[in-house]
Amino acid sequence: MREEDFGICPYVTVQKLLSGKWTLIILFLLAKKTMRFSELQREIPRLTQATLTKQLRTLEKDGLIIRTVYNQIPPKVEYSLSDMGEKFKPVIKSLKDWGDEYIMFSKKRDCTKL
Amino acid sequence: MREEDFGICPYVTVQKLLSGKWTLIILFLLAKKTMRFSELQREIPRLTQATLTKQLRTLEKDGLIIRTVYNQIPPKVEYSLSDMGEKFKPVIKSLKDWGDEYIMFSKKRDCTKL
DNA sequence: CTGCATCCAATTTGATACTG
DNA sequence: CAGTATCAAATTGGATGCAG
Repeated sequence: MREEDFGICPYVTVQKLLSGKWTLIILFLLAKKTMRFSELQREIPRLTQATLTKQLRTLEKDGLIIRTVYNQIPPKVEYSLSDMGEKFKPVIKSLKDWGDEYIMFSKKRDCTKL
Repeated sequence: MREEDFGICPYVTVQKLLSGKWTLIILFLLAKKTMRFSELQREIPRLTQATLTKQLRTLEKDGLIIRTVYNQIPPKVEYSLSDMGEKFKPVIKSLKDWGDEYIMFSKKRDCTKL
């Protein structure tokens, strides 16, 4: 891998896109259905408002999700996957399958859990 | 998603395992072939020795790679994928495919590059 | 309901020098 | 060759308070 490859290396790109601590979970939830801000908050209780907002802005800027604002009182905002986000669905699936395998594998290794 | 799900959620698990800035590239390189420390360094010139060491230690601790030490002078250490690392190969493939699509997509969006 | 601004803490990475 | 140790820099996430 040469210096000039970094701008076009898919692994570097993916690493940057998915680097957020909650990125994967947010994409996974939105892959199931379009959700409002408050729904996402309820689904991920350990994530604060401020942080959720930041991560959603990043995902929007990166073109992975769509933010739809309904001009009404009280405000309503919906988040959904963009086209690129939709194309991410198979990746989510393979990540989940591997993650599940890893969890089983870890439990086998970690005898304190048996 | 409830509080107690976090310990067994595959997405949280995967996020933690892949959170290192160079993790994906290292796994990708080792998926192609077993490599020595210095080879990895050459392949990723922007990564310093100290950081490479840390990331390799983390990957080893997480059970994704195997570190083999040859007791000789000068020292020789080889890194290769573990069984779990081998199982990660299809994920690497799907991440790469999506990353490549994303790069093409971005170039279409970013008119300054045309 | 949604979310911004600010400040702070924690974590991660990088630079540099040194070693068996 | 393959590290370790130390310190600085950068990035990130979290807490809190305020607002349209």
